[in-house]
Amino acid sequence: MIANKDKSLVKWLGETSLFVGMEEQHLRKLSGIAMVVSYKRRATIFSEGDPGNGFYLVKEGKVKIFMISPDGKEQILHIFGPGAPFGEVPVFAGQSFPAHAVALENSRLVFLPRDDFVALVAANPALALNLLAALSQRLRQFTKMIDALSLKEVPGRLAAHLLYLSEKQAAGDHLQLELSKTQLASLLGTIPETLSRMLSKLQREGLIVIKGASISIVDREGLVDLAEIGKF
Amino acid sequence: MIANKDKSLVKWLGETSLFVGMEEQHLRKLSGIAMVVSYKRRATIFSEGDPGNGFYLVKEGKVKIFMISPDGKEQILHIFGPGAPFGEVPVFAGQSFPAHAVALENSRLVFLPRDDFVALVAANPALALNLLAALSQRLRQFTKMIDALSLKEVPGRLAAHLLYLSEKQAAGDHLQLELSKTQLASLLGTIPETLSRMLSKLQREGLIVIKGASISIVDREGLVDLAEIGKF
DNA sequence: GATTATCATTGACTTAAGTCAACCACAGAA
DNA sequence: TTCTGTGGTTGACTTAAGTCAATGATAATC
Repeated sequence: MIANKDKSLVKWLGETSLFVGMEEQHLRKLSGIAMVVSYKRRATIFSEGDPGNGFYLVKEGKVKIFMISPDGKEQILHIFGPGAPFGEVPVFAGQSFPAHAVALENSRLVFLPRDDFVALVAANPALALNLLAALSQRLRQFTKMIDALSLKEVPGRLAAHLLYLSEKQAAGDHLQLELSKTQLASLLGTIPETLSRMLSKLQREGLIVIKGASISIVDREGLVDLAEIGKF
Repeated sequence: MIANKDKSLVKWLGETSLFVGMEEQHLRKLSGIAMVVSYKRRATIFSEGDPGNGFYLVKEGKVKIFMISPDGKEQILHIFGPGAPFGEVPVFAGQSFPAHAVALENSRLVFLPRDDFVALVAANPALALNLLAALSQRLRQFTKMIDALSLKEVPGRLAAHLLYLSEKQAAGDHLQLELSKTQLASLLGTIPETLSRMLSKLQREGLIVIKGASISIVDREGLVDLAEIGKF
């Protein structure tokens, strides 16, 4: 870990959704307690049960947050890219990290140590409200995930994910899967074999056309129905 | 809705985990914006998609937060009793409620309107930190729920729930299911038939003894194993 | 006290999705 | 180049858990 107090970090932090609109003076203080750390692809950032002495922001790269069962099946909770904060739960709720974090690509992260950060939050209502908004947003996302896992079948979850990617990428009816299919299966709460079969099925049913990691939506309405109803 | 500014409400709010330790002056302000509202058993408090103009605290009674699929299957997210806050997500993240809330018993709730409350949070760092802790705790709980739904089978989830009740009720190896079995099935992400079969199975395997809603733990170690491994 | 509902249990059956295994395509290393 | 590892696909099979239906047991209402 290398402390980094240069001006560019202050600027970058101020553009982050968590810290947007904060006063220069507070941003400099924040920058003063921040450490920039690097992780190679596949490196573990923290594991479930580790004590949480601070949290992270993705500066460059991509990070996955996941749980794993005793027999090795993985469930991805989040994929975080530049600007996203993660690992905040133990900062505010105490106790240890509830899940694992590894770098999916070579990544640079900003680490914010707990105690200094909490003091900053206490002194800065706008920051507190931004954090409350971020955690609430996360809760909303988890609610959707529980809904999907419990009440929708794999094709429904897949359809919802394709629509989500389509909206995010805003490239009409064309979209790119942003993860390997193995990782996507883990994000959707299934296994690669099942994902492969369901992608084929959506294509066979005339909803999409698949070219590797590129997908074209052919019948958007059909996908929306599938995502809402949750099954064929 | 009836505004209620009496002293007892101030006192009650001050004993709530969210507002514990707040200055009298702020508690009185809080009390000033609070409304006490009553809901009969089975009454809807809000529905998914409703705009969230504030949030609630359970004063008396019991509330369930749940989602429902188009064909009527229900997934319970939380059961909240006295002192617990709920419905905060739209207050901080904007948008509408992500799930439904109904009263499980005749209940009295404290409603806190959004705008006044946000102003109070902004002026009160200790309150902000309490809220951050509450939301983080909620995230931790959702993480466990996703883990259970995705990586554990029904017997494992049931075992974990029985151990949770046993710890909460602190009555040795004896515990009471606090919900009807239909509701418990919905909380565990399954259906009553399956829950019934799995309870029988745990009894047949010598892990528990069932007498209606009373359960005695016979083989605690076996239950712990089952809860951790997630399946037989 | 009789009559509806609601809840719980059990059996027979179906089905979504997981397991296991084989195979292919491709990329990076030796 | 050839090897080795990783990721993806497909087929045959198994299985956990859901569906449907019948029956009992309470509990709530008239």
